[in-house]
Amino acid sequence: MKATSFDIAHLAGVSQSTVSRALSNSTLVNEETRLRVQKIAKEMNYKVDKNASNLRKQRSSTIALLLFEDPSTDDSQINPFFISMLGSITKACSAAGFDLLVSFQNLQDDWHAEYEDSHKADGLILLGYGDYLDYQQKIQHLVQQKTHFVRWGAHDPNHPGISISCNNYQGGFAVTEHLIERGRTRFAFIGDAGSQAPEFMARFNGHIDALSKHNLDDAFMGQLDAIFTEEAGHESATLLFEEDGLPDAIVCASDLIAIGVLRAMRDQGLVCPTDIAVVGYDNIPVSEYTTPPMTTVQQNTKLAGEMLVSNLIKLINGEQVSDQLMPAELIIRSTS
Amino acid sequence: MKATSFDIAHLAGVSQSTVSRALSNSTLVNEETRLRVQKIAKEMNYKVDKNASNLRKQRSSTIALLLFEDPSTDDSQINPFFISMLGSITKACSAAGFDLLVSFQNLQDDWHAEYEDSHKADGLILLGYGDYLDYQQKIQHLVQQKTHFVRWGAHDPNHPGISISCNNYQGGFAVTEHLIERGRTRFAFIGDAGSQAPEFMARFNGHIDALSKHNLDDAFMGQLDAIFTEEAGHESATLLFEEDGLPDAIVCASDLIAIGVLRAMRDQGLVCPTDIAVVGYDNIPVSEYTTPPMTTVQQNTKLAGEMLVSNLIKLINGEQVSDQLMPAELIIRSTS
DNA sequence: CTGAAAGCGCTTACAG
DNA sequence: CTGAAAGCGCTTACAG
Repeated sequence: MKATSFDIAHLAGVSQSTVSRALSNSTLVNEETRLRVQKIAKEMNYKVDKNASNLRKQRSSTIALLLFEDPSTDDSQINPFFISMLGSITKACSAAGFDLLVSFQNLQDDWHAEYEDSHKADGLILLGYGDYLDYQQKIQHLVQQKTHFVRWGAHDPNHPGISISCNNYQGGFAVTEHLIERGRTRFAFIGDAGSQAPEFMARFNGHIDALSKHNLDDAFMGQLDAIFTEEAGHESATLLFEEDGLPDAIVCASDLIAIGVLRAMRDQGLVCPTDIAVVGYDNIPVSEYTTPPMTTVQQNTKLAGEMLVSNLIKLINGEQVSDQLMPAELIIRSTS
Repeated sequence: MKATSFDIAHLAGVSQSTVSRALSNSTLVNEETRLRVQKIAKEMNYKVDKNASNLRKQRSSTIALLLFEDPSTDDSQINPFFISMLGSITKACSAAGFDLLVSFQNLQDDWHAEYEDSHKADGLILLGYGDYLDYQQKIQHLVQQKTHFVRWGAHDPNHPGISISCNNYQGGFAVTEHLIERGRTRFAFIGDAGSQAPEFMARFNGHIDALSKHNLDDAFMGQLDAIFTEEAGHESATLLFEEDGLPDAIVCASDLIAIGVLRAMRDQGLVCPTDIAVVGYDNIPVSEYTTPPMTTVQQNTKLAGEMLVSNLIKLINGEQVSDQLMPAELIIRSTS
C-alpha cells in the first residue's frame, strides 16, 4: 500500500495538517518540525497524491500541448520546426513546476477544451500550421468556455486569444535583401501565400516589399504554391523551370521546400548557388547538412517555447497578456 | 462556475450516482435515462473531473514518457528517431484512452518514479540512448518501487524490467550482406561499439558476423568510435581517411553519422557510392534527401510506439509481459 | 505554530 | 434499474 500523509503524520508524531504544510514548505510550520517531516517523507518515499491535491486546490499545474498537423501530410512527418520547440516547451514547463500533456490532433478532431474542462490541464498551447479558417470555430469555442490558451502563429484580428510568433514579414524581408546584396536579379517565391497560410503569406509580403524598396519590382518572376514539404517544393520548382524559365534566386517559405528545390535543380543539372541561389526558412537541423549548406531564417525556438509557456501561465494566473512578435534571424550559409 | 455531476443530476431529475453511471456507459442504467443524461451533459458542456475521478478510482489513465537525452549533446538536438516514435506513442495512447505526459530528463536528474508515486501516471515509458550503466541504479529503484515501466532499448540481462527494441544485430547483418552483394571488399564501421552503447554494439556485431559468414574477415579495416551525431561521423571519417586509407564501404551506426561521413567524403573530393558506399541506420526523414539519397536500415517506429504503449498497459493491468524484438528493414537507396 | 474538521467531485459497494 | 452514503487523499479556513 502506498503511504499517505496520515502515515507520515503518525511516524512524525504530528497531525496530518502539519504534514501537508511541511511538505508544501509553508512558513506556518516550525522549521525543525518541517525538516523532520520532510526527512521522514523522503525515507518513506512518500509523494503527495496529485489527484487529491489537484482536486482540493482546483488546479492541476499541468499544461496541455495540442500539436495539430496539416491533415494533408503523412502521419509520421511532423514539421521539424515544431519538434525543436517541443524541447524548449517541456523545459520551460518543468522549470515553472508544470507538467506537460502532449497530444496530436487532427483538425477534424473534437479536441476543444477537453483537457481544461476535465481539469486535467490548467491551460492549452496550440501548435500548428494549417488553415486557420478550419479551426477558427474551435478557437471561438475555447474563448467561450473561458479556456486558457496561447496559440503559436501570426496575429490575426479574426482570431481571438493570444498568439505568439516570429516576425515572418521581417524574415522574408531580410533574406530577400541579402539576396539583393549578393547581386541577384530574377526572383521567384515558392510557398502558399494565401490567407490559409498566414505565416507563409507574411514571408511573401516581406519578400515583395524588399524588392520594392530596392526598385526591383520587375525582378519578381512570380510565386508558386507549395505546402511546407520537400515534395511540394520539388514539384513547384520543376514546374517553374519548365514553364517560366530560370530565376537566379528562389526564396522558399520553408526549409523542406528549399530542400525539394535543390533536388529539382539537381534533376536539371543546375548548380546552387552558381546558377540559382536558394534560401529556406526555419533553420531545421538538416538545413546545415544539405549540399551545399543552406542559407535560411531562424526562428528562435527556445525563446518561442519559453514565451508560449510563460504567457500561458500568466493567463492562468489571471494576468494581462498581449500578442508577442519575436525577431527572426538570418543564417547565411552557402546556397546564396 | 463549472458544472458538477450534481448539477446534471438536478437537471435530469435523477440522482448523482445515476449521472455518474450514465456517463461511464454503465449497463446498470436504463438506456433512456442514460441517453437523456448524456444529452444534458453535452449541452451543459459538462466533463467529468479527472482529478476527482482518478482519486476515487486510484488510477490516472495517464502514461508518462521520459525522454532522456545524451547529456553530451546539444539541448535542442533531439535524436530524430525518437521524434518519429513520439507521434506513434501519442496516437497509441489516445487510442487506448490514456493521456500522455512528456518530460525531457537529464541522466543526472532525480526523475525516478515521481510520476507514478504521485499518481499522475499509471506507468512510464523510458526512451533514450546513452550509457545504460549510468541509470541502471535508477531502473533498479523503479523496480523496487513496483513502478510500471517499459524501456526502449536492447535487452540486457543486467537490466530488470521489460525492454522493447528492434533487432539491431539483424539490421547490421542485413545491411552488410547487401554491401557484400554489391561487390564491396574493404569495410569500415563507424559508431561506438562498447557496452555503453548496446544498440550500436549489436549493429556492429551483425556487421562483423555477416563478413565472417562470407569469409570476408580480412575485408574488415576497423571500427571507429562516434556518438550518434553528424559531427562525430564527420570527425571519425576524416580520421579514417587520414590514417587508415580508404575503404570502399562504410557502415554507420546511425544516419546522422552517415551524413557526417558524406560530408567528410565531399571534403576530400571522394564520390559516393563510386569511391565509397555509405550506409546509415534509422531512416530518419532527412536520409531520403541527402546527396545521394541514403541506403539505411529502418526501425519500424510506428509499430515500436504501439508496442511500447500496449505492453505498458498490459503491465499496468497486471498482465504478464516479456521483452520484444522487432525486425529491422533494409531501405536501399543510392549510397550503396 | 498546531490540530480538528470540512469539503474538493467523483465512483462504487450496499440496499432496495 | 436507482438512490443514499462512504470515502479516495489531500488543502485550508477556523479555532486555539
